[in-house]
Amino acid sequence: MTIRTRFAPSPTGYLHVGGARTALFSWLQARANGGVFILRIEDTDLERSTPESVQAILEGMEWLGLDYDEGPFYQSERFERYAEVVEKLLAEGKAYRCYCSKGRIERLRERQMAEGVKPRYDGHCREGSEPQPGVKPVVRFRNPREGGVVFDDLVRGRITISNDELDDLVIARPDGSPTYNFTVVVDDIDMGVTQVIRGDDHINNTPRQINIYQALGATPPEFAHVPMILGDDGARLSKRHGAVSVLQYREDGYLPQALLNYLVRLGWSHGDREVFSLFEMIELFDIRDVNRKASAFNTEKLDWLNQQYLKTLPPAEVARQLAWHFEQAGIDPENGPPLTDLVSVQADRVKTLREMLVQSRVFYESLDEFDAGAAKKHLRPVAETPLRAIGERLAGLAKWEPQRLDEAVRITVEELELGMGKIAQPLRVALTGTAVSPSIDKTLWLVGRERSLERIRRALEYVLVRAANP
RNA sequence: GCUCCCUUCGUCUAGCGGUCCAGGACGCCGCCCUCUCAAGGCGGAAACACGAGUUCGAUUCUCGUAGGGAGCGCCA
Repeated sequence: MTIRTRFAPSPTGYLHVGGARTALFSWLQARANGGVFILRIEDTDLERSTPESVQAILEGMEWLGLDYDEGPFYQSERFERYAEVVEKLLAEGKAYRCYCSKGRIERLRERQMAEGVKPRYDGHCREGSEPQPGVKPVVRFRNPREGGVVFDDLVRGRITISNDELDDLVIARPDGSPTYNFTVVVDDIDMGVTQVIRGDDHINNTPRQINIYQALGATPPEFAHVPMILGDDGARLSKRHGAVSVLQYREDGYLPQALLNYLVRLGWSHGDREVFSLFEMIELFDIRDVNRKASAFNTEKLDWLNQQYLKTLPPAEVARQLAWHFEQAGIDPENGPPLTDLVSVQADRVKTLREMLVQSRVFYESLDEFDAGAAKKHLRPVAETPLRAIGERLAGLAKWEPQRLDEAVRITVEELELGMGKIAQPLRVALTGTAVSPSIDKTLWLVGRERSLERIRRALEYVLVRAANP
């Protein structure tokens, strides 16, 4: 039988990393088995669902490369279908109308809490009740009173719960709109879902859903409840943890490959391996190998992985993603070295594309002033001779390429009988305005011939002015 | 309160009764390399929550305890 999995977010916010990992696991499980991956938007809550959230989810999925074979389906477009199934259950006596007021339910709940028992509907209308004038009824599912539900969770193992822990849940509101536990079941049946992979906050919903499957004469799918993701501090993920939206990670300069790799290793592993290409994940992933424990998100490890990908992905691929950041920042890549050259130099010096951008502006924009500390330390009168010498030598170079540039610097060092630092540092400040940059030959290369010569001239002027005004 | 679930280094994890005075990765510390910052190389500190069983033998199996999480909606 073909494996069919789905990701079913509710559009009440952005796609956060927890949801993204659940989506990834579902996607992998489908891809690993030649199955089908479905996207379904659970927007039955008209109040809280927004088109912006739908958009954010679709965009997040796209950025990560989690493509779906069917959908997106919208529950808001399936109300007729749900109403039809509600009628069927009503006709078969598997559901009933309940005229209890919200007030009565609340009082019942308070009393039960006070008595120390689990609050649940007492079945007041279960055996038939008079329609109350002016009260529009809800529809409740007639949950079995006897026995229990047992299911073998693909990650948790066997889970057992007694039916008397469950009550008759509402499946349709007074206005006829359906509720979550009911719509998921109808949809998963209609869409032929064979494996439900979702967050473990749904474990407790599963038994009641299984009862609905049975009432509907359907065989329940397999379930896999994956643990949640915690923030860096071990607390539940929330806004205060900074980046939680997947798209925020794009903003911050992470590669989708790195985020995916990081996410797959949260709760899943394959021996001692840390780095997995998408292809390898598909080869090796099995939902059954996922851990049961919630895991904390660790940005430092993500940073490390991101750099691994910056270093090993083809520079053209990294450059393509870097271009997006240039565009966001309003910097024209045409004003400096080709992005692939930039990437080849900067990849092992930064953790993120954003950092790469920040540290590379000087190759694309004008240099307005020197960092005060760096200038004070390196653009002193003693720097005049080396700057003048290297400037002259560079001006005479036939080819502006790293090896020639490196030679030029070394020869100058030898001729002046100075340490490398005595010439590289002033030159670095001259070229970039700061004391930190790639190796001096690569820095010269990226800054380019005209810009380099011009900046050396300006640094010399600065040194002379400073010498004259100590 | 009730029900369900979870528990190996700071973090992510390996381990599926002896191979474990517990392995890898991130981070941290030290050394090396070095024109700055990185990257890289080498080395180091760092964990089986606790208590009973079962067993010749438990990190691995069972049961408790403690701690943590989730659910108990006319939210999803």
